[in-house]
Amino acid sequence: MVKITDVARHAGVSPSTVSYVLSGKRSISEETRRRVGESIRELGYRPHAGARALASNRSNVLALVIPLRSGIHVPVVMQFAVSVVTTARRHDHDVLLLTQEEGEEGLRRVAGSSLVDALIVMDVQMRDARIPLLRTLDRPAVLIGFPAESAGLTCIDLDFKAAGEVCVDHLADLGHRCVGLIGSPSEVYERETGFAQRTADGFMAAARRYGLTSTLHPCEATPDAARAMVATLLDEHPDLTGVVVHNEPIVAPIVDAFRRAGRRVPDDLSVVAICPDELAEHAELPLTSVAIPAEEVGKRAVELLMEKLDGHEVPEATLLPPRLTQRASTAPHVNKV
Amino acid sequence: MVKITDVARHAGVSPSTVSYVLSGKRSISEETRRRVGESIRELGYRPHAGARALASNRSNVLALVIPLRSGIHVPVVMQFAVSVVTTARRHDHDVLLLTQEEGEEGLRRVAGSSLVDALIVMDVQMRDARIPLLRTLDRPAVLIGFPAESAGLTCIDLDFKAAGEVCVDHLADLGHRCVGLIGSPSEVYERETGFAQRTADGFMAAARRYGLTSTLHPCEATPDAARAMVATLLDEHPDLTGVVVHNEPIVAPIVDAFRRAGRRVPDDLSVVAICPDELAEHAELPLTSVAIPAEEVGKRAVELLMEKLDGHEVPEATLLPPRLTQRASTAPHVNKV
DNA sequence: CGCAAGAGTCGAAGCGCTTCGATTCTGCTC
DNA sequence: GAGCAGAATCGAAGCGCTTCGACTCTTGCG
Repeated sequence: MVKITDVARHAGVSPSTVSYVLSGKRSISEETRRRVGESIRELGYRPHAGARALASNRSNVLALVIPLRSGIHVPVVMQFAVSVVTTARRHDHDVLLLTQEEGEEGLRRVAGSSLVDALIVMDVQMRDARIPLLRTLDRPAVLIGFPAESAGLTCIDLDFKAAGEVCVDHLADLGHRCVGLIGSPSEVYERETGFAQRTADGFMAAARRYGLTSTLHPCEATPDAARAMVATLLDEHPDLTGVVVHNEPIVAPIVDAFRRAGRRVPDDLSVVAICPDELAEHAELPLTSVAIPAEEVGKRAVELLMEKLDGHEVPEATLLPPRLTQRASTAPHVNKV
Repeated sequence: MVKITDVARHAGVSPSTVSYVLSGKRSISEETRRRVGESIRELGYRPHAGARALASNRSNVLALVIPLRSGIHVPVVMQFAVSVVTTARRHDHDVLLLTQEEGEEGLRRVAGSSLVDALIVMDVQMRDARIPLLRTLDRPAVLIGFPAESAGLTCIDLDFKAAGEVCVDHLADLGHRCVGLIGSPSEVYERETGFAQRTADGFMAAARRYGLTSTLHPCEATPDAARAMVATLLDEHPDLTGVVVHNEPIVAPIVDAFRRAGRRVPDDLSVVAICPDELAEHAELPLTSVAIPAEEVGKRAVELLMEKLDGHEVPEATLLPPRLTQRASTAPHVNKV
């Protein structure tokens, strides 16, 4: 193994000079920088990560905790993880993957052993057992999602409340007067995962503001449940003409079920989805949708963490504004004769 | 920060004794072990990962390289990654996440800097640029998938050739005489990702053995492409009664398209999918399928790596036998009058 | 012309752990 | 009772790096 002393000897300087060339923490003459750089390349030198971590008290590794549970959409998690890794690399950091399953002890372990410098925690719940722990850790963290008590923590997410509102804005603009939200499985609400509740809040508030008739239904993420939900909905609200779907896996089945029930989309019924853009774009009928900006969230989360690691202050809450893209699943409401 | 000397002082022993208690590499009296254990708990001691890595030349971290490209099914990758993390933890290791994108330089970096002890590389292609590199690294690796030249490497995967055969066995047993394989997008074949080709080989070989009429079609992973494919297939092979689908995202669209084309499944046409079990189980019509054992592959990959890290010999090739589960999408072929 | 400030470099200490003898003590064997 | 094996423990070296203080030269300035 090539070590820093080998490089130093080869370049005719001291080890500390090599270190300073690498870190840029002290000024080095152009000439020395060049010679050292050449030696590094020639010898194929790579600093030993452990030694570096020990001496500098920085591992240059971030922990990413991903959720495993039902009711969350896997491709979104993946997209997010990839974005985190990519952005972290751009800041010269690597990413250690932890699963939700490891729980609090996992966080304690990687932080306590100085394996990681900072943490990103996904799928935060309203009363998340990890929150008090994170407050005690000496390492910065960024949460994806907002717990009930977020003061003192750094959180980021799509502004789901605004997303719910934007959907209603759009439907109301188109003249719809009776709208429904088909949401996540009820277990997601029960464990109080904030985002589902917040979407619903925004949806209801906006509907009230416009004076619309509105209805709210959790739904399991299976085609069968989707079909049943559509039947119930049409039965209970015969004059329903606008639907918001916030449940990725069943977006397509829902649309399909409405059609089979004799509702043309968008002629008789408008549908807005809250889901990743690709899903909306590649559906059989391209869907008007509010995007889940997984990539943006991942990138911003890492950037926030880097700021904190640099000792800078960052905003406690970052809410990304929703972006609604109109496609072929929504149309103006025309009163039947 | 609590360090080993603190624990040693607290327990009234030397630091080396604490170390040996932790590693078990030398015998320690019951009494000492107990006292040290208590001090560790009381002080909340966690060994510093970097210091440990430096002194022991082991980081207890594995690298996992995940693919990003089109044509691979995200949930399978995720399932696999989770299985790797879970199994690694069981062996007291953590997992560093790398993306394909980082390429060879990424592997070189994490191995060269001793950030990781070993590597798991997913989505290996027939002539993969990373193979020669892996051979030169001083760290053990396990590949998911088989490159063209696998001698000297440790590879593991589902036995896709056998999977292709098993599907044909099943259809032939049911009396089908004309069968088709709907495969991955042609780009997957073009970049010579082994698994697609091997499934096709197994399929064709078995069909030949049974004397069946057979046909082979790559297909893009979009519903539109699926529909078009079905039309082509029925046009070119009017007497087709058995289909194998090896392309996760369009399993459902394919079945749907056959139905719309007037073929009842399984009455007129039997369909076997090669896909994760959940996908097959939760389809509208539960599908007869050969499972992609992502979890098993992940677990085995880590176990192989652990063996190698312990200096043990392991088999170069591990081919997991396919498991076909009959569900509702296949039925005996009945000759029409 | 003298001195302060800054650029450029070096040496040595130290980060927290593991590991390799060395040492002591017990219990056997011949 | 000498000699030896093994159990239990300690001390010290060293893993490869960063960083701090000290040192030497230049420069610029009053």
